[in-house]
Amino acid sequence: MAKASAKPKLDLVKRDDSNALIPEAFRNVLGYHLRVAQEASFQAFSAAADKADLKPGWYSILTILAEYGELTPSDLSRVCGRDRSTLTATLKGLSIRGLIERHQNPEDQRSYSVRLTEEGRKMQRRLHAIAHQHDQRLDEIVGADKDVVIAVLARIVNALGTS
Amino acid sequence: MAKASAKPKLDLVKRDDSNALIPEAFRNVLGYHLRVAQEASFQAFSAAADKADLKPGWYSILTILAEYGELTPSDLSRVCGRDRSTLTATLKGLSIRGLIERHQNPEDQRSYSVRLTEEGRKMQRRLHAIAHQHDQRLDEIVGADKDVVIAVLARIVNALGTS
DNA sequence: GCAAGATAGTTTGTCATCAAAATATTTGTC
DNA sequence: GACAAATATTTTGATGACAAACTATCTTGC
Repeated sequence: MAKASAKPKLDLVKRDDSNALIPEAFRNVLGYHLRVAQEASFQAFSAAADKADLKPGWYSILTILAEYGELTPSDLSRVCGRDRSTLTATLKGLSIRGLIERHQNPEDQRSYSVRLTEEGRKMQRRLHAIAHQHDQRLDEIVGADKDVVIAVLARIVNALGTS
Repeated sequence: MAKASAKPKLDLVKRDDSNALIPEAFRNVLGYHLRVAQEASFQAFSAAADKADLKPGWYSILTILAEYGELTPSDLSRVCGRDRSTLTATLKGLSIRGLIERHQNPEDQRSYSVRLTEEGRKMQRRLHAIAHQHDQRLDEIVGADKDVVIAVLARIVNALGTS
């Protein structure tokens, strides 16, 4: 039978019409757009990494280690802005796959530091190539507004206390 | 690259110095700032909701229902931009707590729709008050750039294909 | 009218995130 | 020197996200 009669059924408009689907209540809400944009961006990066059989979640850690050389999990957590407990599993994975080495701190039995292995450095470069491509795509989309947007985002982070 | 001495130890600068801790490699990367800002924003909202003993995850669903009246889980998923499977648990929780009602579709045994109960409407208003406060805080931080930023974020979502 | 395929919803498995509790070790106080 | 407090890491448990596989039902093609 015809379903047309009974149900309103929400004639959901396709996506090509910009913000066709955004609920009225959210249209002017920064937090909403922030969330949606960040998820779209992450998904795009994730898809690109997956296609190359790489773990998107490794990128930031490997890159920070490439820049800082050697860090404890705690310092790494502060630099990348994640809770320490979040890193445990990832570091274990990276270690198992030989991408990082752990070095016990001889002066403190509780603590160790991690650094990239040669393999890890290679992996970082491969992920960086993908990330760079992704960010160029974002740059194209954002165009001249990039600096303003970055400044605003940084302001948000600072004002809300990094948390 | 002399890491020779005992304590490299990263003298991590405190947060009050804007972007003191941002790794060089990310400083000009939009995706990074997007992620960090979104997480800070979500954390702030989450904390405010928690303080009032409310679930932050309920807000978007309740608000969409308040606006659209009655939706199937699939339509709800399209409107809020989450995968259908993501909604299952939340809808169950909302239903158990009496905030939404499920109505079987008499024309399609597979399908049902959900709508707010009076309790749900009250909860939506309570959460909305918190969300509104949060967004005003964001507005203050962002100031005159708000429209530009929202336009840019929407552009990102559209260009990256929502997904 | 029936088999094949599409669609609605749920389940399961993976991952990332946080916070709070648990462990182990170091530091500081008396 | 012993005991309390702080610190480094891991564990556990809750959320929320996705994708892929699964069940049930509806629609289509022939």
